[in-house]
Amino acid sequence: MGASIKDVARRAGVSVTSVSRVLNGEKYVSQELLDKVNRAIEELNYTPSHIARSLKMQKTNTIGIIVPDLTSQFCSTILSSIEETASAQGYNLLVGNIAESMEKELRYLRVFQNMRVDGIIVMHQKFNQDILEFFEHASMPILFSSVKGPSSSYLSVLIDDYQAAFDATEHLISSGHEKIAFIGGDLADITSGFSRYNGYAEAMKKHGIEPDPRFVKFGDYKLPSGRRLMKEMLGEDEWPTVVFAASDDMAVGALNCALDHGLKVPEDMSIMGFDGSLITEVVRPAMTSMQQPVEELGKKSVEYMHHMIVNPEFTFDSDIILQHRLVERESCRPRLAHA
Amino acid sequence: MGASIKDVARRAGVSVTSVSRVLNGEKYVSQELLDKVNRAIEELNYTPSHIARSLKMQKTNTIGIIVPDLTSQFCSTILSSIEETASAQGYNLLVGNIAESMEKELRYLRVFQNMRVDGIIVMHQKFNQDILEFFEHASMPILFSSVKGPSSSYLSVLIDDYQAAFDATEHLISSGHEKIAFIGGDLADITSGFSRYNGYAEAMKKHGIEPDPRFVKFGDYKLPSGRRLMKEMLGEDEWPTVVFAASDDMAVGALNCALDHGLKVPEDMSIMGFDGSLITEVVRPAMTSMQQPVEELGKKSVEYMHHMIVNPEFTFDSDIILQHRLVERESCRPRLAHA
DNA sequence: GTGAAAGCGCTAACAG
DNA sequence: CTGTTAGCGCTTTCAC
Repeated sequence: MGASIKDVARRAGVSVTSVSRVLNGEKYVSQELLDKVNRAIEELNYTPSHIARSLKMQKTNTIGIIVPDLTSQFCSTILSSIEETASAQGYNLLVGNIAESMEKELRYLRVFQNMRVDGIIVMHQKFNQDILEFFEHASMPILFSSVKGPSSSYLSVLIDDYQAAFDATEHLISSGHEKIAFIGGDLADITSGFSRYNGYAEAMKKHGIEPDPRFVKFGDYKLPSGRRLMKEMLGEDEWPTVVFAASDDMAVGALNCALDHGLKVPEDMSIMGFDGSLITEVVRPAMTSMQQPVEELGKKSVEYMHHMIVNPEFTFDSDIILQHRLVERESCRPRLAHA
Repeated sequence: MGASIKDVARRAGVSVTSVSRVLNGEKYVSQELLDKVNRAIEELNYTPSHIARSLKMQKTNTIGIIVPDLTSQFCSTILSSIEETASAQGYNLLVGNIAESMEKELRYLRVFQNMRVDGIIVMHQKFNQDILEFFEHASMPILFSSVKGPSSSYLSVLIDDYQAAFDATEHLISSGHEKIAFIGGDLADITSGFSRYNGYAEAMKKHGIEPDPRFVKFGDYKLPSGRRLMKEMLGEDEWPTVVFAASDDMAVGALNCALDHGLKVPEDMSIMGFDGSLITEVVRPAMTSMQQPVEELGKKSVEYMHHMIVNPEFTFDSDIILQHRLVERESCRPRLAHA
């Protein structure tokens, strides 16, 4: 349909080589040739085919990205940040939203492979055998962003989730709380499920506090599960003084539930979230949260990915750990020692 | 680097044609040949090159999509819905987040053109001359989703924004409000700026109510602008009884501001949003909003896009208008006639 | 400075 | 049923 480099060459009365040369801004071309070619390009409304070029160069300038759930604010924010640096580095983004389905994840991985993307960024953390095998055999670099990869042979860019949850819990303890509830994710998720729970549990242990099993529950990171789990807790005859959730969405769900039950937050109960997504600033009371450096997460992910693409020999001996930061807002309040 | 179809052919001791045939699941292949080829594929860990195939077929099975702002919940939800149907139809998504920059939009459009995507879905509504020219000369179908395209030669899938805003305003009026404030978007945006404002204005006019200029303001659809504009209003010596915002984010910003000023919503003032994104269910009080059928918007957009791709002759004589729906929650309350 | 020609990995006549 | 071959649109030696 559209004009090809051949058409341009013919029209300009030069060889395709020359056209290619001006297309790629090479030096040794005469002004005259340059003008002729540019005129022909203009007249034919020609645009070079990235496809043909990719085939020849064995390079697509495209990064595939596996997103667990586009509707999650945390994911879309990080995606936005990834897009920003990727675009600045000249990469295009092929996105696969897998809606928590490993089948779909595998399908997208295969598509990315077929598409010969230059690299794959994975934001998902639950793998099955097929997926692991794919990673194993993949012919392009794979990097895990905001989650831990399945082994140390893959580079991960993320925070120390264990430490972050530990710090958060310890903060709560040091401000006088003891009855600290925990709403976690799936323990099969190393990063946001297991590590965060573990951080909570170890901090409790360190301070000699036995977590009350009635107040340790697990959801799916999404808002409704926070609401549901909070409701269960409020059904008990005793309540925690603070609820620490492993995602902001669950924390907000818990908050909504508490509010709808007529509780005052933080007067009657404190709530703390995890991730630091936008929603924490939007709800009232604004949500205290253990914040991930989303911008940096996206930026570093793409930078390292680029590095791995350009330099296939690149080896690393540790993950890239970014700093977490507790952002205190209104949903948490110290518990008075004598209360 | 990886094996090519030639390698497979050699290994299996057959011709490349035969390999191509089993790859594409054609009928007339003997069981024996099929087995040989499959074994070779397995052994070489071969995956077909989508690139080469695209070049040959002049079809990429890829749709490019221009997103105004990934961090907006409305956008990412619609993107998610688009992804879902696209993936079901066998299309992959190349996403360009343009962060409200027309320059970046143009860059992405050109990239999409070079990449020879099969079609482009645009969710942005502000165009300059270069962009319009691009649309004009583009060699692939272009469809506008949730916004109105620049002319009737492009297909748009969207709600009737004018009517929706009109209905919303009339609903407010019929429940006793007269001092109805309006927080709009940029009037240069036909769809969500101008049309919604116009719907508001016409409904007021129809009922003989003169909008108070102090209570008609324009922001950028984002939360902070709603907050800021609400603050300005609260600085006046008289207040509206209800604020109607042209986006949920601005409505929530207004809500936050009102709450932070000690107002009770909806007792002291009602607030209504537009879009019906998730956030409306999350804030307290939950936000009444004029809802767009997001799922359907995404689904229909891809379906029509597919149709246009498959059938280049496809013509249409009108846009695809989907139904809006007012979802009443707690942030709005009728105004008593005698108050 | 410029051009001819080979080839990236695949599909599709066409021939057998 | 199976194989030969000519491109798809580009880059890149290697000559001139």
